[in-house]
Amino acid sequence: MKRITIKDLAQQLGVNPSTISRALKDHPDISPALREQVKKLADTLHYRPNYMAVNLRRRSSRLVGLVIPETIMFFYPYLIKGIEHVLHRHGYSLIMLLSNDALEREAENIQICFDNDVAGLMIAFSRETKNIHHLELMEEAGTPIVMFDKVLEEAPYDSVVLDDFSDAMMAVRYLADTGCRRIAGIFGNLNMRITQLRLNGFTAALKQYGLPVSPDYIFFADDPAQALECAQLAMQAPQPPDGIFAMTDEIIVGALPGLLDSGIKIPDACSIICMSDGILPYFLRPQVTFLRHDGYEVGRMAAEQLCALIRNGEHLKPGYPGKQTVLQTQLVELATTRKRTEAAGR
Amino acid sequence: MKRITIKDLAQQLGVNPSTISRALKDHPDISPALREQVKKLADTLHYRPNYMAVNLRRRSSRLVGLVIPETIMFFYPYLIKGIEHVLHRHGYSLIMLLSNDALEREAENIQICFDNDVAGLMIAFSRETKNIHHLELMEEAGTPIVMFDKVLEEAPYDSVVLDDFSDAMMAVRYLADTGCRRIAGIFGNLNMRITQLRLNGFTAALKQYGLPVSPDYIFFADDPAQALECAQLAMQAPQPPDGIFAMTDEIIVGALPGLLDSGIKIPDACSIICMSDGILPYFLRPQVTFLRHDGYEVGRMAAEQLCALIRNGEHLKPGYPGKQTVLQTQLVELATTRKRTEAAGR
DNA sequence: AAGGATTGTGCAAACGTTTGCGGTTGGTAA
DNA sequence: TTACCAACCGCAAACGTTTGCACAATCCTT
Repeated sequence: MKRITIKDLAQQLGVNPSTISRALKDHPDISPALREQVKKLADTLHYRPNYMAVNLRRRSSRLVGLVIPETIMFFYPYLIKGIEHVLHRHGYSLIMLLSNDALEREAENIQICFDNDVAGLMIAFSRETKNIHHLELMEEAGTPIVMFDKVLEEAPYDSVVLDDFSDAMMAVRYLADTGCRRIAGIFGNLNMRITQLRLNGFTAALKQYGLPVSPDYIFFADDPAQALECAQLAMQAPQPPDGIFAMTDEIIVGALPGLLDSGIKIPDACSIICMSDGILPYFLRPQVTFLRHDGYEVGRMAAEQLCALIRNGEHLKPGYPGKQTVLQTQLVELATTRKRTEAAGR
Repeated sequence: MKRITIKDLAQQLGVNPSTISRALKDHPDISPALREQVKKLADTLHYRPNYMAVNLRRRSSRLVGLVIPETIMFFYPYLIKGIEHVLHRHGYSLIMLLSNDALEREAENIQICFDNDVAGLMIAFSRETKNIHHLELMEEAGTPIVMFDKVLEEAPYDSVVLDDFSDAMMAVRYLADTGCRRIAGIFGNLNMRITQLRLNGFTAALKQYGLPVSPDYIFFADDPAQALECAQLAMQAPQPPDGIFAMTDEIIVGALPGLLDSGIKIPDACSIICMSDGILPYFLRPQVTFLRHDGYEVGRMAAEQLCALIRNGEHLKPGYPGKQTVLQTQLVELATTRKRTEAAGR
């Protein structure tokens, strides 16, 4: 069945295609009577504008490019959902490209976005990405860009990130307020930016509370298995910690069995808090309190900002610095996590 | 900076745009010499074809629509990854639409795919979807469709699904082979198709092994909390089961703590097996053996089939019945899951 | 009643590609 | 020489929309 076009409508009503076009978008030049007539016919014939033709004229589509390194970490599925939700409300659709943490693939994906005349680009950079040369074509095209999660500080784009430094501080504060005095931290690979930020927040908070900052209480683990060892090691110390901060889902997954194996009573002998990208803590036993990094919220905000840029074109001003948004983390306190010995701190 | 077009190339070389177009796609009418010249110039000027113009002519884009109910269940992130991987290899990009398990939204999304002239459609139906009326426009457009995961049996499209019936059987067989004789099953809501299929597989296997099929050993739970109760209930029976089959991630998450609370030794006193959509079992303690539903594989296969259809147009033949693909499940046996009392069955 | 402003519509070009057809070369065979 | 054929390339229309401009008809001025 032939798709019905503006020309068809024009022919049926005996008017010019341009008139149909204008009528459909409530152009004041067209008389209200004709306008109604056109719309009614368009409706009954199920007319749908041909996006390709529109895009060709407009040099811009109703698509938004999303370039991320992964889909499978807990964070991203929520992120996608948040983005899709907002975009759909604004009449945009999402084209999803995966970079697999490879710069080359990322550049390729950006090229694809360019080729599809996306109205905007959302990107979380790959591990290999150190600069924004491969974004040049987007800039030249005047396409607004927003970064999130994995961002490049120096890039002059809008960004939505989480505050790893203060989040780690918040975690320590929670433990301290619960009465913990010897707080250990298990961190990921120190090469990662988030590790450094969280570590800094961790030690800063300890200092603020006048608690000891000892290398004996700071561990690094690249995976759950190593985290398990760290936990055991920590508990074998002459003065085992009475509070533990686990930096990520991966860490807590490994550390928790390690603690259980050590026969430590949780949370009576040792409080635990971790940072999580999703729902994993809900599934752990014993349950632990955690700071939830809400991917949905990040996606929502980032998409909202992108839509704003598309609308107002602020990013086109020369020297536009990009607007940073830092998201607050939410503390989720599950039933069995708080130490019985009541808060002594503060 | 102005985007460079075929016309620009034509002007620079003093030839007609049509010649450029042909040269670029190795049309035999164009002399090899000119062909090379054109390509070199295109390269140095970074010429990129305008997709919108191409699509307008071709009435088809290099986009594939993906319509799914959710992103956050374990299954989908892997699925997306698998799809994206294959599609990228074939030169297609993914446009992602979420239906949130709502029929209306699903129809809307299909409309969007239509409007974007997608080359193909991949869909997992919403819970509300009972028929395929809203896919009519796709059919009329001759767009190939493949369903996966949540499919409609009667729809004449290609499909990729998992075999819930035999998977459940496989699970029971595993338990029986491990020496279990009183096998209980905890299932989800009986209204769901997969519940019925898995339940049928479960009982069929029990019969096959000559094991008792008793309502006392069959439980239904809508969420983890109910699963926990079921587990406790099962273990309080005069003859508690020595093997338990948990139908889903949700079930096992609830059931496992319930079993631990009952003081049952796992796996010595009771073996456990579950079906999982992802990586959750890796995070559970004690670890359980599970049948892994590999979303990546489903996505990969589905995308591969779609690409095949796009290429060969088989779906256009009147009466094309659709090609069903049933994926085998993979048994993942983690360290601590097998009952010590060695296999007696078979 | 004539002039000007206003309102409503049509014309045609343009966006960048693709493609059927026709036309121009040069060469070969009759 | 003429006729024909192959090899190369240009012309122009088409895909469906949008939009600046021209134009006709109607209205309100004075």
